[in-house]
Amino acid sequence: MNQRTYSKYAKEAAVLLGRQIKLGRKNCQWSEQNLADRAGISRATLQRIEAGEMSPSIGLVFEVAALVGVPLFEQDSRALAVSTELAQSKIALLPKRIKTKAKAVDDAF
Amino acid sequence: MNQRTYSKYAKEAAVLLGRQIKLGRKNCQWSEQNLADRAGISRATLQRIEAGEMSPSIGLVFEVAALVGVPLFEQDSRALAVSTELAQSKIALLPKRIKTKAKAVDDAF
DNA sequence: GTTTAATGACTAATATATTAGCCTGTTTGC
DNA sequence: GCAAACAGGCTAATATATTAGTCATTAAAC
Repeated sequence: MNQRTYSKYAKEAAVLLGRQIKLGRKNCQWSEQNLADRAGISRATLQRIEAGEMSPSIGLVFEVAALVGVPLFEQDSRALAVSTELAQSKIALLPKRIKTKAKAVDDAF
Repeated sequence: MNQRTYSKYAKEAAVLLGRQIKLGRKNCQWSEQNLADRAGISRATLQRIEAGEMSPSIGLVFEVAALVGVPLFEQDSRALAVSTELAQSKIALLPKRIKTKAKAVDDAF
C-alpha cells in the first residue's frame, strides 16, 4: 500500500504504448489469448499491458510490442543496435563518477 | 526458474533505453543515489534499469526516463496526449472482437 | 435466433521484483 | 597523496507481479 505516484508524462507514455499494442494486435487479427500464448505470458498480464498500467515488467511489454510490430525506438533491429553502441560510446567519454558539488537535494516540487 | 526468453529486438530496445537514461543522468550531473531519491526508488533498482534489464516495471523505467529527459515517444507531453487519443479512436473503429483464425494482414507498420 | 468464443473482471497461490543494508574497490576533488 | 563519495555487487526480508483458474457478458459467425 505504498501507493507510488508517477509523472503525468510517464503515465501517458505507458497508456499510449498499451494502445499501440492493442491496435497492433487487432491489426494482426490475434485474440488476446492468441497473443498471450505467442508471448508466453498470461492473458491477464496482456490485459494489464494493453491497459497501459505501470506494473508490468518492461521486458514483457517490449516483447509483446515487438510481436505485434510496434516500433520501440528505431524502425529495425540494425538501426537500434547502432543507436545502442552510440549511446555507450557517449557514456564512455564522460567522467566515470559524478561528485555532488555540495548542497542537499531538498529542492521540492 | 522459468527462465523467460526475449526477442533480440526487445532486449536491444531495453538496453538502449537504459543507456539513454544513464547518459541523461550524467548529463544532469546526478549520482545514482541522487536520481534514485528523486524517482523514489532504490539505487539497486536504478542500476538494473540503467543496465537495460527486462525485470524492472515499465512504470519505474518510464518515470526515471522522464526525470532525466529521455524522450519516450513524442517530443512533448501535449503531442503525446494527442497520439494517445488518436490510437484510442483507431481502436474504436475496429471490430470489438477477433474471431477468425489469423491470416496475415499485409500492412505491418 | 443459436452457438461459439473473445473480452473483462475477479481470486488465491506462487514467482519475482524491490528494498534496505552491507561491503569492496576506485575515482574525483582537494 | 588523502579522504570522501561514487559505483558495482551481494544478501535477506518484504512487497508486488504473474499466473491459472473461474465466471458473466456480449460480439461475431452460422
